[in-house]
Amino acid sequence: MSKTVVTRFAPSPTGYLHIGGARTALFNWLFARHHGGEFRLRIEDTDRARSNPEASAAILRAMQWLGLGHDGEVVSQFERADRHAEVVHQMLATGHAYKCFSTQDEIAKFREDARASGKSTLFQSPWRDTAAADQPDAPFVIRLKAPRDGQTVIDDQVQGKVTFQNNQLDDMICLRSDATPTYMLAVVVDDHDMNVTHVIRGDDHLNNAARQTLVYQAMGWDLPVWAHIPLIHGPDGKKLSKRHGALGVEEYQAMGYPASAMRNYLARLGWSHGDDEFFSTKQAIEWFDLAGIGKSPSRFDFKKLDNLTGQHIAVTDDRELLEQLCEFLAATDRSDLTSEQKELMLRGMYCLKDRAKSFHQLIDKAEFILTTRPIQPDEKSAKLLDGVSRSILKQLTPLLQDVSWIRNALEEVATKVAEANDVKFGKLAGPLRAALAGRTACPSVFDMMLVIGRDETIARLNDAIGEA
RNA sequence: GGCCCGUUCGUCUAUCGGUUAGGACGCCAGGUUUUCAACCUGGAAAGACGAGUUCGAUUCUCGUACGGGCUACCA
Repeated sequence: MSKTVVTRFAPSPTGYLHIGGARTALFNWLFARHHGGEFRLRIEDTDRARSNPEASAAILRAMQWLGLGHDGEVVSQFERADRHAEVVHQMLATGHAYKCFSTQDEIAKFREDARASGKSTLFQSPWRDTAAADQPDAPFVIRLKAPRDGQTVIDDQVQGKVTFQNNQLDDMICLRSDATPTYMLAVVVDDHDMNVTHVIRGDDHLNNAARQTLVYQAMGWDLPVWAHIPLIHGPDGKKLSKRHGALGVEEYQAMGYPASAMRNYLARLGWSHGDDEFFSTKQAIEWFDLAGIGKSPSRFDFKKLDNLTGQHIAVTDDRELLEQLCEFLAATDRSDLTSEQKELMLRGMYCLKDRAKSFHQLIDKAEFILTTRPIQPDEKSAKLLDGVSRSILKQLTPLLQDVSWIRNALEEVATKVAEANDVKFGKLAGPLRAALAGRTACPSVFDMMLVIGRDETIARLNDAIGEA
């Protein structure tokens, strides 16, 4: 009988959730869901100076938008400080840790000298083997008493077996001189206590995994399965950092990308399932595995996200899409649609959704629905409404009164009018578009007529004809 | 500096010793067209470099170059 799979996402609340963190969260979520396990969320807020509650809230909001629901309570690492200290004292008692009285200044000076003379900057505390009786009455930190020889092997699901010589690993600090636990120690205790079975995180933690392994061993705890995924780089190949083009997840939401497309794109960034590019979240859950994760870092590409977004919008159910659109409007502080507008949007969704690569574009295409008479044509459209075309529209308008309001019939009438004036239909479509939408980017003229209905169509045409 | 990781078309990637190195986005050309799109057809485009192992290397090993990460009483 195998244990239930438990994964976790453990962001530090020092800023918004950026795209790399979002992908890490997604992978953990996907893996847990695939195995019917649990996906836990832990806020790593042990650094009080840099943590702030707004950041936690923003991360939670971003996760919710992405649809990455977590199981159980959100764990605050800071609140578990007592348990962390308890573990450290246990290690102290069993001889796996010791008190170190070296001051930060001493250590800094040591490193400075070591670097200057080209020697290893690895600090080896002189207090490692000092008997309790010989210890001074001074501030101290508690360090892990790590083995000095032998090696530590990380059996990583993505990176393979990675070997570290133990003499390259320092005696990491577990408890600071103010008696607060360090992150390095806290992760291990928390992951163990939360029964985390699989640690999927950025490969910037690969080195840490070795040192953390030493803590697991000191405590006699089972090791989790490691999977260190490569980082996402910026368009220029450099590390994606907050001051370097890394956008918060909420900004992608504001740019009008639907969460389903984000999940698809992010999953595809660094993970693959054969040649599959466009897939649903359900399929991603079905397919996700650690073996499909690549070893090299990848770059973020908006063009591909746009393309995927277009496909997701096109296949989303009309009602669901309208709901997402309204959420988008709310998230970007725009006024909600009226119920009449929603009604019309629903009616017109079929001709709007297969040509939009963001919610912004969707709204743009829907301008003919959202606007009200009299239509103010933009410059390009206004030019199309010259005397000649107005006279053609004048002939068309009365005919619309009695024609049956279906596409074929409308096309027939329009074609007839065009022929009577000895012009191609294209010549008529421009002015018609100008009268109905006031702009060039919009759906087919017949689709627009069908969506807004006979009365509104005729009214808009009369407006256009009447204008001087 | 030390330790660790990586390197297939511009980008995301497939390939798990034998392929004309495949797909997707983007790009270019043509077609369709009722604007913007969408759509259809075609095209250009890649194994960083050098050795070794092998009948045969993109694939395995080593070296070099380049890129990245870690090297805190940060996470």
